[in-house]
Amino acid sequence: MPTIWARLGRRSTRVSIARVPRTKRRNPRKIPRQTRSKATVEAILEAAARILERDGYARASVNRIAALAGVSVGSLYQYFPTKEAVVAAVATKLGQDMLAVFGRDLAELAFLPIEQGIHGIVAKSMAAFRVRPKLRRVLREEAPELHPLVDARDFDAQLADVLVAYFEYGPAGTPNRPRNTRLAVGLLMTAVEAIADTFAGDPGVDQEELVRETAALVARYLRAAP
Amino acid sequence: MPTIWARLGRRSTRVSIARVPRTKRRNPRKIPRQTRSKATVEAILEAAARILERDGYARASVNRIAALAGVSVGSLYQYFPTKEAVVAAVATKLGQDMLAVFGRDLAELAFLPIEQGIHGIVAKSMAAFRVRPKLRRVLREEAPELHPLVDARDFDAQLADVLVAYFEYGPAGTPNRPRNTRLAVGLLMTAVEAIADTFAGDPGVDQEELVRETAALVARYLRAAP
Amino acid sequence: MPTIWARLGRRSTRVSIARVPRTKRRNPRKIPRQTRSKATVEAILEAAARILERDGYARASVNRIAALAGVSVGSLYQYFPTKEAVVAAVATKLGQDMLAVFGRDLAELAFLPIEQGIHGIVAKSMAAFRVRPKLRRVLREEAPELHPLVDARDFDAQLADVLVAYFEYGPAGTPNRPRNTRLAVGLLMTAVEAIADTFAGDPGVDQEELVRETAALVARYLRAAP
Amino acid sequence: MPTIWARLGRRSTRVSIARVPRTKRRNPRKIPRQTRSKATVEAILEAAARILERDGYARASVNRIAALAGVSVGSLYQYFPTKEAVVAAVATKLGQDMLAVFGRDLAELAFLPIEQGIHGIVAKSMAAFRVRPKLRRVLREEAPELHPLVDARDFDAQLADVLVAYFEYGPAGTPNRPRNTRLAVGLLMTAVEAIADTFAGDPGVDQEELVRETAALVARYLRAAP
DNA sequence: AATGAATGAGCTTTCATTCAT
DNA sequence: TATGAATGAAAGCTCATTCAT
Repeated sequence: MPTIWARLGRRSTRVSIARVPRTKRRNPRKIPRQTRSKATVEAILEAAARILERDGYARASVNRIAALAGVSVGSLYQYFPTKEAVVAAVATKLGQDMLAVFGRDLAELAFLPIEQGIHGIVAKSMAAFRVRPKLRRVLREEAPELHPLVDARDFDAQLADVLVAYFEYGPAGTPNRPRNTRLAVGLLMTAVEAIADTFAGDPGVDQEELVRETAALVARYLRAAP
Repeated sequence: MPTIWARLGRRSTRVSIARVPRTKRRNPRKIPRQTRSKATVEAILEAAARILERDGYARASVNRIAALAGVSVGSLYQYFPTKEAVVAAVATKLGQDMLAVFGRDLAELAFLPIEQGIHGIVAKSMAAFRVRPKLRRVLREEAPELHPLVDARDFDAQLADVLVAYFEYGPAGTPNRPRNTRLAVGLLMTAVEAIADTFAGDPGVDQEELVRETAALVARYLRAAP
Repeated sequence: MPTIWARLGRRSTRVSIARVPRTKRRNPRKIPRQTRSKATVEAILEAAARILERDGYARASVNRIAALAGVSVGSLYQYFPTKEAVVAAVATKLGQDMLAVFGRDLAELAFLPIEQGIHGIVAKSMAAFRVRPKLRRVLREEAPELHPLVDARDFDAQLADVLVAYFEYGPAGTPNRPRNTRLAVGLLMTAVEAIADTFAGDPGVDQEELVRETAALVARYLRAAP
Repeated sequence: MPTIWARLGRRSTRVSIARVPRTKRRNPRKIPRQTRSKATVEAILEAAARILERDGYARASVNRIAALAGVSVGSLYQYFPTKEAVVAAVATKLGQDMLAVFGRDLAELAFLPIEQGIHGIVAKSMAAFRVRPKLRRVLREEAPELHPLVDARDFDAQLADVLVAYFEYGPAGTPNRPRNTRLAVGLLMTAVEAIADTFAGDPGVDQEELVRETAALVARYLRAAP
């Protein structure tokens, strides 16, 4: 499942294992503690994000990133050991930003009837996918192995939990539990992510209707689950 | 809908219309007639495909492609004016291969009841997406503009027609027509492509069950459409 | 004196000595005797001339020349051992063409009064320099050592003879002989060539006036020579 | 009048006006402030000049220039965006050097009688043309479009003004004004440049006599002008 | 700590020349 | 003889990375 959303979820289902760098170091050389350092790092990440959006991975040069960030290459290399590390950090930050959007008030959904809960989750997904979509596309393409991403609890697991809870302890009228929960959740997440990726933010599409129909796709599948 | 699947569809419709190149030539410099030439071209395409799969677009160098193909760079450039053109040819070939798989006995589905028809289309999609999935992923990301393909009628539209026919003239028990047909078809195609892209060929997934559940996703959405 | 005109003249003052090629052969591999061969060679030379005019020396490729001539590279290399040899042959031909224009009815000038003789020579020079000026410029730049040029009698010598004859045996009113004949002739030839090169064929310049004034430049210099 | 001399003239007039680059950048990427940078740039320019002299434009490769300068290609490209830009800088520097020679004590000539003034200008021209003649020849041929130089008033025009002043307000014995001043000045400048180009510095030619005769050519043409 | 000049391997592309057919 | 596919050195240019200042 090579999409960002899926990765956001999947990856950390188990404990986040420290990655042994294969060829190149991928972790920041130093963790910036001082304020100035922090500002520098943030400037670099923002510059890198913009250049990635504008030029794509291949044409995003470290020198240009440094220049746009207003620092020298040397400084950049004091915080990031390689270009790859910069991109990885950008990806991590994007993941966090998306999660922040997705997770805001997520808990409230847990107490809604299933239909509304589904609608809420789909709506939040769409919202998360409206965060820097160009950047996400570039990262997905070019840097597929760069995703240590999130340390947060696995999204798959979270969502699965929610669904399982619905299936098992939900009120009357809760849909039937799918036979193969894992597959069902996988299908739905993949589908919703792809739909969000393709249509979220598309000005030619009524966004309310998009959410409604996508939620319908999910709900109907679950309701009939046998 | 800029997905591979959709593109595949468009492609299939009719005669390829001659395109005037915009900036760079994207068509083979010379059409190889002789046996030796043909073999060279095929070797180049296969080598390019493998290197793209292995290294991704940005890291796939023309010299390495030529070397793996067992020819000199010069030869490569006798058949393809740019690196882009090589990749475009690889993409075209992949599209043809996928279409060949997808289109085999497709017509037979037209006379089946809708449920079985949906099942058949989903099954064929999965089969098509099992053709060089890594290559497809690389091409989708890096080379979305490499698909000048066709101006002919859309696969979307074609499929929509089929569905509409089903909705309106189908036998009793035919699902209701969705309100916004275009959006519905878009959602379904996107979802199915993503699911196929993610799970087709995954040894950890029961492929029969995958097809069954995906078809269910589609069918249930349509059945309850109104 | 690196200009074409001067070279046309100078070079062959003494017997035309067979040049020993330094690094590369520069003489045709075979002298074409048969009609078809002759036609092929001519086609190649004309194609080369056009491509040189259009693209300059550096961008004039042997393959393009052969293509425009309607022959294969292989054939081209049967008549010319190197690209340089082709260009040399083009230069030779251009020299001959210019000489043909220059030399037409040249003898008639010998019996005119000096003023009219000078005018005639200047006029003929201008005419010669209107032959493929773009080609001449390209050749002068790029191929300065390529000029075996003409086998004809030295133009310097010819002109010097004429002038000397005027000075020594001319009618009354003939200008005085310059002290340093060799330098004087050199100055005049250089000046006239440069003027012709710069202004001949320039639509912004009245060509009759150009000839008149240039002839005046020459005549006045000679008249006051002592 | 696209000769070097004329261009030199235009150049000299005034302040260099900032140009918007058309297709390719032709100005140094960064103005070197530090000593090391300056030395690098100078080394590159000198190396480029020598290689241009030795090999001509087409055969002068950027890598060879860098190697001879003792720097890496990368360094070269830090100061010059293209090969063209390097050559343009070489040309500019040559122009400055020639102007420095030409302009030294030029003003003093203004108060001399015309004959001596002409002699002085011719002498200075010859001197200027003795600066790197081979380099100049290469640049004239290959790089005529490398001279965006200045839009300021023309050297032609300046010289014409001087001559006109002489003709109209000069002392008794001043030569007559030519009918077509512009053409006359054009002829003379072209002639003098070509003569200087051909004979200046030639060890087989008495340089004093050369200047004397060239000045005579000019003076006699002007004196008899009407 | 910060700078940015310097490096050089590597990229895409061209083209004179050869030689099997 | 004629062909044109194949060759591969060499070109202009980029960019991740280092290190003297």
